[in-house]
Amino acid sequence: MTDTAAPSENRYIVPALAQGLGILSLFGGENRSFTAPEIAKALSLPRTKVFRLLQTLQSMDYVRCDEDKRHFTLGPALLRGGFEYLASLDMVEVAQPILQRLRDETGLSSHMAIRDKREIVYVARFPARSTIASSVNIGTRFPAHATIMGRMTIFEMDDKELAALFGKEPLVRFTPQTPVSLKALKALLAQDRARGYAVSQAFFEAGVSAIAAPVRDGTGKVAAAINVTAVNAHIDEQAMHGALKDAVLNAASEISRWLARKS
Amino acid sequence: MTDTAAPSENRYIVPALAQGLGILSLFGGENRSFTAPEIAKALSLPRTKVFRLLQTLQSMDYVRCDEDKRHFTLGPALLRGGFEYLASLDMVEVAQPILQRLRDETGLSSHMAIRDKREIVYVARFPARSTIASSVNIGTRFPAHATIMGRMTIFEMDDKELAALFGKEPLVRFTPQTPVSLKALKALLAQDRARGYAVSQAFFEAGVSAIAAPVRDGTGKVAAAINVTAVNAHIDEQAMHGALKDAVLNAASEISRWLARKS
DNA sequence: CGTCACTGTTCCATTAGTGAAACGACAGTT
DNA sequence: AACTGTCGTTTCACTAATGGAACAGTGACG
Repeated sequence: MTDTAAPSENRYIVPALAQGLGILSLFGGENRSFTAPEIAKALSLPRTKVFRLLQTLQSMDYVRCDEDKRHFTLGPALLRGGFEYLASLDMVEVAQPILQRLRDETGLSSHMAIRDKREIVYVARFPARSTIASSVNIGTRFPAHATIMGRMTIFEMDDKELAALFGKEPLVRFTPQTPVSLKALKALLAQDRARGYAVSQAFFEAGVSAIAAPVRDGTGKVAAAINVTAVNAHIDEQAMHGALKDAVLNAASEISRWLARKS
Repeated sequence: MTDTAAPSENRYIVPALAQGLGILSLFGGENRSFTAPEIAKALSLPRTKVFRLLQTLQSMDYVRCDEDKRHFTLGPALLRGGFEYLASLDMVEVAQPILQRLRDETGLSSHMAIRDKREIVYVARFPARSTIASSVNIGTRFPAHATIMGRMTIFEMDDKELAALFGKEPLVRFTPQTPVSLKALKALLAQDRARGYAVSQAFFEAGVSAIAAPVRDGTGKVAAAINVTAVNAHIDEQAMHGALKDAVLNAASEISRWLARKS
């Protein structure tokens, strides 16, 4: 599911570090615990090295092992990095009140996400008051090509960058509308670029509509995306491209302006 | 502030991995960005190795570098680990509704924390509705010796374990009531053990009262702690050792029972 | 405008981390 | 019980990661 740790074709890579981090990124989703041999097979590393890497990770509390001494799970040291990173993101702090206002104005759930390789990660959210709270928690990851927020984070990339990101592995289909070829994705991105925002037509999840807009940092580069989401039944096409679109775009550019002021 | 990456006296440690993770744990609090030489000095590593470690971390998006190519900040890959870890904690899922009920019953903010070395980390919380929301966010870290939740997570340790944890570095004082010697801490722990819960007398933050109780996993080992907090003015000594104590203890044992059922 | 200190990057001999083989321990199978 | 497979752990020869020295590029300072 998640991207396997790609060692990447860099000249100055420290294998031990890359492999150790590779172990950590094995965990995720349903995979909550591994044995040493399982890890060795998954990463095709020698048994003995996995043993030493695990010893190192364990001694620093990045992983823990059960009483049976065989199964390893993630450890609390990971929270150090993860939350320090969230706290370091100025944009989350800046966006918080604006997202809240967007939620209150539209009555819909508002979210903010950043891109990590081929995925987007939710970093802030305000669930709609009325309906059932959106099940999207902070930290949730979705494929970038299949979500409009994802497309917002890549819609100013040139062909070379896009090829580097999506050229290797095929684009996974989630709904009939999901773009599965680089050409189809580029067509959508061109449309997004022209509009400056995007409206979801169930590219990722059927029955869920959304409007997303890009957030730019001080240099003008797209740094994140925000959106509002609703179930299809509760929203009409007119409003999406009208007042709702304006609300999202305004919120996005307001966040961008605050970010520019910071740098 | 945060514990520097302790290589620990293990026989099978992979330095490159430990040092790379050491770089990541340099970040935190006010330290949002570092240059390569700064890192080299902080960890007393050769310039050339820091360079390669950073290249590796960067290629995997654990760190990013600014446009000036000099300053490094944390990267989005860290969210992978951090949130996968939170999601892997069954106890958070189990505790959520019980903490919410505890908050509603008592009218106070309820929290849950786990221990990471000498610190506790907040992993769940329900802020009080009435008063100003508690400023303690998920991921927040406090010293274990100076908080009653911290003491709950260590109050069944024997002398050897305590010495290993707290013997090296001195205990920092936060208020006049904070235990600053191992002896003083042990006295408090003995008291905690006798009672089975703890009441804060401003050990960490002046003006804030709290009641904490331990949560045990399937094996009976203390795995976490929960508490409720309030400002002193809003609470009287009687209630703290009476009904309030019972509510917290009941919630804690309820969570423990659910955890036992899982294993 | 040269000097100096400091940076990011590269090279290369040397050492330190590595992987295959091997050990004892355990569990399942015949 | 002996056999087979797999596990965690240890050892050791040898390969690969390492750290010092050296390079070029930057900005500071007199």
